[in-house]
Amino acid sequence: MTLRLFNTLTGQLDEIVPSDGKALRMYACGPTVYDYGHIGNFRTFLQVDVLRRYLKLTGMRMLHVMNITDVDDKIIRNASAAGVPIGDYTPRYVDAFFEDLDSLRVERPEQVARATEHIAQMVSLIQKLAEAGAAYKTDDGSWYFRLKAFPEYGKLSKKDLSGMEDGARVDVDEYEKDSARDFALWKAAKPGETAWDTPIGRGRPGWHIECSAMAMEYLGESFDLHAGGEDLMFPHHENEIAQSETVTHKPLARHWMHVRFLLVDGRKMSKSEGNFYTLRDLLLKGYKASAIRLALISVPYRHQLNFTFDGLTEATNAIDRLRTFHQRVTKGSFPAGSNPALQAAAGKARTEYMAALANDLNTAEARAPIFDLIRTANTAIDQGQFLAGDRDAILAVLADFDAVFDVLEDRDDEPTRRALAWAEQSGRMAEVAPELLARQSLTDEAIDALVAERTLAKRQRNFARADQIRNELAEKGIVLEDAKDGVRWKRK
RNA sequence: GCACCGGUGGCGAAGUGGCUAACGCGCAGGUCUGCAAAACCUGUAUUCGCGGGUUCAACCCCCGCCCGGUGCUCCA
Repeated sequence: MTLRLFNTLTGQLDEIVPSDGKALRMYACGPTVYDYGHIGNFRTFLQVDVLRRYLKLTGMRMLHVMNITDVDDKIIRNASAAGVPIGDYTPRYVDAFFEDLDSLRVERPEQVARATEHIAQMVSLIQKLAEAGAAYKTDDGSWYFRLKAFPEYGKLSKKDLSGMEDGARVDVDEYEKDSARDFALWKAAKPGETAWDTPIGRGRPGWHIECSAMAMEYLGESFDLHAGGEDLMFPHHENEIAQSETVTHKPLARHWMHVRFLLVDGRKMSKSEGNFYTLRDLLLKGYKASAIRLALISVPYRHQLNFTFDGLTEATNAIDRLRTFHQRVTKGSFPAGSNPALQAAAGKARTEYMAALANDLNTAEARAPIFDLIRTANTAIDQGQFLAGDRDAILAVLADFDAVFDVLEDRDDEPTRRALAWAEQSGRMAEVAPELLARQSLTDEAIDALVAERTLAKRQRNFARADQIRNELAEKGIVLEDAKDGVRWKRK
């Protein structure tokens, strides 16, 4: 089913199809690596992940490029505060970023592009802009984009800047921009700052130019889809369009997708508000990576998501239900045959699921038929009407669900252990929730041993001892389930 | 100030001009169980911020108001 996705440029739902008939060429703005990523960053990356996973599920191939901004003012500021060159400062955060993406099971783009490795392409683009009369150099050696050279400026964010002329501009000061709204393409080197010697002078790139240069390098002058957080719409994406289209006279991207910001406890997340969380903060509080993933993708990307700890608990419990059912179907043994009612229910669930996602990636709506199917199938199992031939039909629907949501398999231990190791190594153990330490204090083997002891005690009808073991485990966040075919346990 | 988005049950959150207002979580009762857990069943909004209007019919369309959020500057 063809995805209909809201296009910021046209203001309507447009179909997503590869213009070359082969792979969807997509550019998504990546991180600026000056610190650890926060959950707001990851909501955007997760929603882009939902997009690409859904498209792949429909059989589309992807050519997805993501930039890494590894030179900018904040990086220079932080690196200089740390007393190291930026080349020594950023790798740690690049690594951390990819580690966090792994924790959240965000797929890697086909191509990752670092700003510092594409200086030549940026310089070349600035030269072309200069030839076109759209770029000019100021006396300090910086280059600016002349906004007047691009009359369509504002078409993405629907801003009409025509009324915002600078008024009486006194004679052009050679040290200043022609117009207040002109933006930097290239910043002249200041003493001690990282800089490149190039044909247009010694300096470093402005922020916007990297995306134009790298997008065109890997995707061509015009490509299918450009995505990013809503804040990037203006001025970043608007500037990208201006820089690129002034040179190519072609639309940079046909389709623009913007992910809305999240709120935390109903307010904008900010360090000064005290509601600022990195992924690592949450893992150290004991929340599972899968729950964070589900919480951040369950509200459709165009809606404001209010992030709360209650919401994470909700997601944790929802995942529990999904996984319990998945295990039940996978491991259970059922009578031969197949149940037409269940087959039909599976088919209906899959159709509704795919249709919901095709409708502007409505993840909230897409969950509903999956949970409906779970209830139907659970009822059938309880009544002995779930037959062996139904297993594959149900599992196939779950597989499609998981192709996008990716929370069914319990892979939560690794991110948590990684976060703990990081906390230890960076002296943050004080931030670790005691419950988490308790939960991680027992190895799988130790738990299995206790469970075996309890099973024996139960067989001997020594329920006091059996309950004692169960309570001990419960205190450490281990929950037991006595099923017909044995005991299951899980870390809460 | 200008612009945009949203206000649906205890919480989160879909949704449509007319069918019982999805789904998840939570809570209460029941079935099952040594007791639990899991699972299932039943109940949890006669009602969709407030006031008008259009319509045979509005939560969904229009107008006004109130509240919350966001953008207009670096920001995912």
